Amino acid sequence: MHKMNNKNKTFIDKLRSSGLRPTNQRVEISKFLFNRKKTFHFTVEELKNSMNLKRSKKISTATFYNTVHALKSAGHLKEFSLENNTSYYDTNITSHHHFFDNGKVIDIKSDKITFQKLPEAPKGKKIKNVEVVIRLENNN
Amino acid sequence: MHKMNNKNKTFIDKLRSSGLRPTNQRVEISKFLFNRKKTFHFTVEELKNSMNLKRSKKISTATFYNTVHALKSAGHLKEFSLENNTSYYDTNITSHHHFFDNGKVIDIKSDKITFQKLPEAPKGKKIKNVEVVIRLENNN
DNA sequence: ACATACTTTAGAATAATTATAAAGTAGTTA
DNA sequence: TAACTACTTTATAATTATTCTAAAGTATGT
Ligand SMILES: [Mn+2]
Ligand SMILES: [Mn+2]
Ligand SMILES: [Zn+2]
Ligand SMILES: [Zn+2]
Repeated sequence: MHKMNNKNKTFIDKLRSSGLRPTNQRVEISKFLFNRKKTFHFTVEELKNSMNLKRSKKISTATFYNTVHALKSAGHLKEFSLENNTSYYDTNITSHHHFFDNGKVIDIKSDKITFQKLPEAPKGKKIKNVEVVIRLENNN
Repeated sequence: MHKMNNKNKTFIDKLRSSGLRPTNQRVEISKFLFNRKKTFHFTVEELKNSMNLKRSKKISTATFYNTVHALKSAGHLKEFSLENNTSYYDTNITSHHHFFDNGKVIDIKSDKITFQKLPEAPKGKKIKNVEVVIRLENNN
Protein backbone atom coordinates (compact mmCIF):
# COMPACT_ATOMS: atom_id res chain seq x y z
CA MET A 1 0.00 0.00 0.00
CA HIS A 2 2.72 2.42 0.92
CA LYS A 3 5.05 2.89 -2.00
CA MET A 4 8.05 4.58 -0.42
CA ASN A 5 10.70 5.57 -2.92
CA ASN A 6 14.13 6.83 -1.99
CA LYS A 7 13.27 10.40 -2.76
CA ASN A 8 10.61 10.30 -0.06
CA LYS A 9 12.73 8.55 2.48
CA THR A 10 14.31 11.53 4.12
CA PHE A 11 11.25 13.59 4.92
CA ILE A 12 9.24 10.57 5.95
CA ASP A 13 11.99 9.68 8.36
CA LYS A 14 11.79 13.18 9.80
CA LEU A 15 8.11 12.56 10.51
CA ARG A 16 8.79 9.17 12.06
CA SER A 17 11.56 10.53 14.26
CA SER A 18 9.17 13.29 15.37
CA GLY A 19 6.76 10.66 16.62
CA LEU A 20 4.35 11.27 13.77
CA ARG A 21 2.82 8.61 11.57
CA PRO A 22 3.36 9.47 7.93
CA THR A 23 -0.20 10.33 7.00
CA ASN A 24 -0.94 11.93 3.65
CA GLN A 25 -1.19 15.42 5.08
CA ARG A 26 2.01 15.13 7.06
CA VAL A 27 3.95 13.59 4.19
CA GLU A 28 2.93 16.44 1.92
CA ILE A 29 3.88 19.05 4.46
CA SER A 30 7.21 17.43 5.21
CA LYS A 31 7.95 17.01 1.53
CA PHE A 32 7.09 20.62 0.85
CA LEU A 33 9.40 21.73 3.63
CA PHE A 34 12.39 19.50 3.10
CA ASN A 35 12.32 18.43 -0.54
CA ARG A 36 14.13 21.52 -1.78
CA LYS A 37 17.65 22.66 -2.36
CA LYS A 38 17.82 25.93 -0.46
CA THR A 39 16.96 26.73 3.12
CA PHE A 40 13.32 27.62 3.60
CA HIS A 41 12.26 30.32 6.06
CA PHE A 42 8.52 30.53 6.65
CA THR A 43 5.64 31.25 8.97
CA VAL A 44 2.90 28.69 9.51
CA GLU A 45 0.42 30.95 7.75
CA GLU A 46 2.68 31.28 4.72
CA LEU A 47 3.19 27.53 4.61
CA LYS A 48 -0.53 26.89 4.87
CA ASN A 49 -1.45 29.42 2.19
CA SER A 50 1.12 28.31 -0.33
CA MET A 51 0.31 24.64 0.11
CA ASN A 52 -3.46 25.00 0.19
CA LEU A 53 -3.56 27.30 -2.83
CA LYS A 54 -2.94 24.36 -5.15
CA ARG A 55 -5.14 21.82 -3.39
CA SER A 56 -8.82 21.10 -3.73
CA LYS A 57 -9.00 19.41 -0.31
CA LYS A 58 -7.33 21.84 2.09
CA ILE A 59 -5.19 20.75 5.00
CA SER A 60 -6.45 22.31 8.22
CA THR A 61 -4.69 25.01 10.19
CA ALA A 62 -4.39 22.73 13.20
CA THR A 63 -2.58 20.09 11.18
CA PHE A 64 -0.07 22.63 9.93
CA TYR A 65 0.60 23.89 13.44
CA ASN A 66 0.76 20.40 14.91
CA THR A 67 3.12 19.10 12.26
CA VAL A 68 5.43 22.10 12.38
CA HIS A 69 5.56 21.92 16.16
CA ALA A 70 6.37 18.24 16.20
CA LEU A 71 9.10 18.71 13.60
CA LYS A 72 10.47 21.59 15.60
CA SER A 73 10.41 19.66 18.88
CA ALA A 74 12.29 16.81 17.23
CA GLY A 75 14.91 19.26 16.01
CA HIS A 76 14.06 19.18 12.30
CA LEU A 77 13.09 22.86 12.27
CA LYS A 78 14.46 25.84 14.09
CA GLU A 79 12.27 28.69 15.31
CA PHE A 80 13.23 32.33 15.14
CA SER A 81 11.57 35.67 15.32
CA LEU A 82 11.52 38.93 13.43
CA GLU A 83 10.09 42.12 14.87
CA ASN A 84 6.43 41.38 14.18
CA ASN A 85 5.31 38.91 16.82
CA THR A 86 5.03 35.98 14.46
CA SER A 87 7.03 32.78 14.68
CA TYR A 88 9.28 31.95 11.76
CA TYR A 89 10.76 28.55 11.09
CA ASP A 90 13.99 27.63 9.38
CA THR A 91 14.74 24.34 7.66
CA ASN A 92 18.41 24.99 8.33
CA ILE A 93 18.80 23.66 11.85
CA THR A 94 22.52 24.27 12.13
CA SER A 95 23.75 27.29 14.05
CA HIS A 96 24.10 29.97 11.38
CA HIS A 97 23.64 33.64 10.69
CA HIS A 98 21.19 35.77 8.71
CA PHE A 99 20.79 38.82 6.62
CA PHE A 100 17.47 40.53 7.37
CA ASP A 101 16.42 42.65 4.45
CA ASN A 102 12.96 44.15 4.85
CA GLY A 103 11.27 40.99 6.02
CA LYS A 104 13.35 38.83 3.66
CA VAL A 105 15.68 36.39 5.41
CA ILE A 106 18.87 35.03 3.85
CA ASP A 107 21.18 32.46 5.37
CA ILE A 108 24.82 33.17 6.05
CA LYS A 109 26.91 30.07 6.56
CA SER A 110 28.51 29.84 9.94
CA ASP A 111 32.06 30.00 8.58
CA LYS A 112 31.40 33.32 6.80
CA ILE A 113 31.61 35.13 10.13
CA THR A 114 34.41 34.77 12.63
CA PHE A 115 35.07 36.68 15.81
CA GLN A 116 38.11 38.50 17.05
CA LYS A 117 36.69 39.14 20.48
CA LEU A 118 33.76 37.57 22.31
CA PRO A 119 32.64 38.09 25.92
CA GLU A 120 32.71 35.27 28.41
CA ALA A 121 29.50 33.76 29.70
CA PRO A 122 28.40 34.97 33.16
CA LYS A 123 29.44 32.64 36.01
CA GLY A 124 27.38 29.47 36.18
CA LYS A 125 26.47 29.79 32.51
CA LYS A 126 27.98 28.64 29.31
CA ILE A 127 27.52 29.68 25.70
CA LYS A 128 25.03 27.56 23.76
CA ASN A 129 25.46 29.37 20.46
CA VAL A 130 26.33 32.70 18.91
CA GLU A 131 24.18 33.96 16.08
CA VAL A 132 24.52 37.14 14.09
CA VAL A 133 21.89 39.19 12.32
CA ILE A 134 23.08 41.61 9.68
CA ARG A 135 20.38 44.09 8.86
CA LEU A 136 20.46 45.47 5.33
CA GLU A 137 19.18 48.61 3.72
CA ASN A 138 19.20 49.87 0.15
CA ASN A 139 22.22 51.73 -1.19
CA ASN A 140 21.66 55.48 -1.18
CA MET B 1 1.22 74.52 37.70
CA HIS B 2 3.83 72.33 36.04
CA LYS B 3 6.86 72.09 38.28
CA MET B 4 9.52 70.71 35.94
CA ASN B 5 12.77 69.96 37.72
CA ASN B 6 15.99 69.03 35.97
CA LYS B 7 15.63 65.39 36.84
CA ASN B 8 12.41 65.28 34.80
CA LYS B 9 13.79 67.22 31.87
CA THR B 10 15.21 64.34 29.89
CA PHE B 11 12.23 62.04 29.75
CA ILE B 12 9.82 64.89 29.17
CA ASP B 13 11.93 65.91 26.22
CA LYS B 14 11.66 62.39 24.87
CA LEU B 15 7.89 62.74 24.97
CA ARG B 16 7.97 66.15 23.30
CA SER B 17 10.29 64.94 20.56
CA SER B 18 7.93 62.02 20.00
CA GLY B 19 5.12 64.47 19.31
CA LEU B 20 3.43 63.72 22.62
CA ARG B 21 2.20 66.29 25.08
CA PRO B 22 3.60 65.54 28.53
CA THR B 23 0.38 64.46 30.20
CA ASN B 24 0.49 62.88 33.64
CA GLN B 25 0.20 59.36 32.30
CA ARG B 26 2.87 59.83 29.68
CA VAL B 27 5.27 61.53 32.06
CA GLU B 28 4.98 58.67 34.51
CA ILE B 29 5.54 56.08 31.80
CA SER B 30 8.51 57.92 30.36
CA LYS B 31 9.99 58.44 33.80
CA PHE B 32 9.55 54.79 34.65
CA LEU B 33 11.29 53.80 31.44
CA PHE B 34 14.15 56.24 31.32
CA ASN B 35 14.79 57.35 34.87
CA ARG B 36 17.04 54.43 35.69
CA LYS B 37 20.67 53.53 35.52
CA LYS B 38 20.66 50.26 33.62
CA THR B 39 19.12 49.35 30.31
CA PHE B 40 15.53 48.20 30.61
CA HIS B 41 14.15 45.40 28.45
CA PHE B 42 10.40 44.92 28.68
CA THR B 43 7.14 43.96 27.04
CA VAL B 44 4.18 46.33 27.12
CA GLU B 45 2.28 43.93 29.37
CA GLU B 46 5.18 43.79 31.83
CA LEU B 47 5.43 47.57 31.84
CA LYS B 48 1.71 47.95 32.38
CA ASN B 49 1.57 45.42 35.18
CA SER B 50 4.55 46.74 37.09
CA MET B 51 3.40 50.35 36.86
CA ASN B 52 -0.26 49.73 37.57
CA LEU B 53 0.45 47.49 40.54
CA LYS B 54 1.37 50.49 42.68
CA ARG B 55 -1.34 52.86 41.43
CA SER B 56 -4.91 53.34 42.57
CA LYS B 57 -5.96 54.94 39.28
CA LYS B 58 -4.68 52.59 36.58
CA ILE B 59 -3.30 53.77 33.27
CA SER B 60 -5.11 52.07 30.41
CA THR B 61 -3.63 49.47 28.12
CA ALA B 62 -4.13 51.70 25.10
CA THR B 63 -2.11 54.49 26.67
CA PHE B 64 0.78 52.14 27.34
CA TYR B 65 0.75 50.86 23.78
CA ASN B 66 0.35 54.32 22.28
CA THR B 67 3.12 55.85 24.36
CA VAL B 68 5.56 53.02 23.76
CA HIS B 69 4.87 53.12 20.03
CA ALA B 70 5.38 56.86 19.81
CA LEU B 71 8.62 56.62 21.76
CA LYS B 72 9.74 53.82 19.51
CA SER B 73 8.85 55.68 16.32
CA ALA B 74 10.82 58.67 17.53
CA GLY B 75 13.81 56.44 18.15
CA HIS B 76 13.78 56.51 21.95
CA LEU B 77 13.09 52.79 22.21
CA LYS B 78 14.26 49.88 20.13
CA GLU B 79 12.04 46.88 19.41
CA PHE B 80 13.28 43.32 19.36
CA SER B 81 11.84 39.86 19.58
CA LEU B 82 12.48 36.65 21.44
CA GLU B 83 10.98 33.38 20.26
CA ASN B 84 7.51 33.85 21.69
CA ASN B 85 5.57 36.19 19.44
CA THR B 86 5.68 39.13 21.81
CA SER B 87 7.37 42.46 21.17
CA TYR B 88 10.14 43.48 23.52
CA TYR B 89 11.48 46.98 23.86
CA ASP B 90 14.93 48.14 24.83
CA THR B 91 15.81 51.50 26.35
CA ASN B 92 19.29 51.10 24.90
CA ILE B 93 18.81 52.40 21.39
CA THR B 94 22.42 52.07 20.33
CA SER B 95 23.43 49.11 18.19
CA HIS B 96 24.53 46.50 20.69
CA HIS B 97 24.49 42.80 21.46
CA HIS B 98 22.66 40.55 23.91
CA PHE B 99 22.92 37.48 26.02
CA PHE B 100 19.65 35.56 25.97
CA ASP B 101 19.40 33.40 29.05
CA ASN B 102 16.06 31.65 29.40
CA GLY B 103 13.93 34.68 28.64
CA LYS B 104 16.32 37.00 30.50
CA VAL B 105 18.04 39.57 28.33
CA ILE B 106 21.40 41.14 29.15
CA ASP B 107 23.14 43.87 27.18
CA ILE B 108 26.58 43.39 25.74
CA LYS B 109 28.32 46.62 24.83
CA SER B 110 29.13 46.92 21.17
CA ASP B 111 32.88 47.02 21.74
CA LYS B 112 32.86 43.69 23.60
CA ILE B 113 32.46 41.86 20.30
CA THR B 114 34.64 42.38 17.26
CA PHE B 115 34.73 40.50 13.99
CA GLN B 116 37.56 38.88 12.12
CA LYS B 117 35.51 38.13 9.05
CA LEU B 118 32.14 39.48 7.91
CA PRO B 119 30.31 38.87 4.64
CA GLU B 120 29.65 41.68 2.19
CA ALA B 121 26.15 42.96 1.63
CA PRO B 122 24.41 41.66 -1.52
CA LYS B 123 24.65 44.06 -4.47
CA GLY B 124 22.41 47.07 -4.19
CA LYS B 125 22.34 46.71 -0.42
CA LYS B 126 24.42 47.97 2.41
CA ILE B 127 24.80 46.92 6.01
CA LYS B 128 22.65 48.88 8.45
CA ASN B 129 23.89 47.11 11.56
CA VAL B 130 25.29 43.88 12.87
CA GLU B 131 23.89 42.49 16.08
CA VAL B 132 24.85 39.35 17.92
CA VAL B 133 22.80 37.15 20.19
CA ILE B 134 24.69 34.84 22.51
CA ARG B 135 22.39 32.18 23.86
CA LEU B 136 23.32 30.86 27.30
CA GLU B 137 22.63 27.64 29.15
CA ASN B 138 23.50 26.44 32.63
CA ASN B 139 26.83 24.79 33.31
CA ASN B 140 26.28 21.04 33.44
C1' DA C 1 -14.93 -7.20 10.74
C1' DC C 2 -13.85 -5.19 15.49
C1' DA C 3 -11.53 -2.82 18.73
C1' DT C 4 -8.38 0.54 19.74
C1' DA C 5 -5.40 4.21 19.11
C1' DC C 6 -4.08 7.85 16.51
C1' DT C 7 -5.43 11.81 13.31
C1' DT C 8 -7.88 15.49 11.16
C1' DT C 9 -10.80 19.08 11.37
C1' DA C 10 -14.06 22.95 12.43
C1' DG C 11 -14.76 25.86 15.55
C1' DA C 12 -14.06 27.83 20.22
C1' DA C 13 -10.72 29.92 23.23
C1' DT C 14 -6.62 32.72 24.34
C1' DA C 15 -3.05 36.20 24.07
C1' DA C 16 -0.99 40.21 22.06
C1' DT C 17 -2.06 44.04 19.73
C1' DT C 18 -4.70 47.59 17.29
C1' DA C 19 -8.94 50.20 16.27
C1' DT C 20 -13.07 52.82 17.62
C1' DA C 21 -15.58 56.19 19.55
C1' DA C 22 -17.29 58.44 23.58
C1' DA C 23 -15.98 61.17 27.55
C1' DG C 24 -12.26 63.90 29.68
C1' DT C 25 -8.56 67.47 29.74
C1' DA C 26 -5.80 71.21 28.28
C1' DG C 27 -4.45 75.37 25.48
C1' DT C 28 -6.23 79.38 23.31
C1' DT C 29 -9.18 83.02 22.52
C1' DA C 30 -12.62 86.27 23.49
C1' DT D 1 -13.77 83.03 33.05
C1' DA D 2 -16.55 81.01 29.23
C1' DA D 3 -16.38 79.01 25.07
C1' DC D 4 -13.99 76.69 21.47
C1' DT D 5 -11.05 73.48 19.79
C1' DA D 6 -7.70 70.02 19.58
C1' DC D 7 -5.65 66.49 21.80
C1' DT D 8 -5.96 62.52 25.19
C1' DT D 9 -7.66 58.73 27.84
C1' DT D 10 -10.30 54.96 28.32
C1' DA D 11 -13.47 50.99 27.90
C1' DT D 12 -14.59 48.06 24.73
C1' DA D 13 -14.64 45.83 20.23
C1' DA D 14 -11.94 43.94 16.57
C1' DT D 15 -7.98 41.55 14.68
C1' DT D 16 -4.18 38.31 14.29
C1' DA D 17 -1.48 34.49 15.55
C1' DT D 18 -1.81 30.57 17.99
C1' DT D 19 -3.62 26.80 20.88
C1' DC D 20 -7.39 23.96 22.59
C1' DT D 21 -11.43 20.88 22.27
C1' DA D 22 -14.18 17.46 20.94
C1' DA D 23 -16.36 15.09 17.36
C1' DA D 24 -15.79 12.46 13.19
C1' DG D 25 -12.42 10.00 10.31
C1' DT D 26 -8.60 6.68 9.45
C1' DA D 27 -5.26 3.17 10.23
C1' DT D 28 -3.40 -0.94 12.63
C1' DG D 29 -3.55 -5.28 15.06
C1' DT D 30 -6.30 -9.34 15.89
MN1 LIG E 1 2.29 42.94 16.26
MN1 LIG F 1 0.70 34.51 20.12
ZN1 LIG G 1 18.36 30.37 8.26
ZN1 LIG H 1 19.64 45.75 24.99
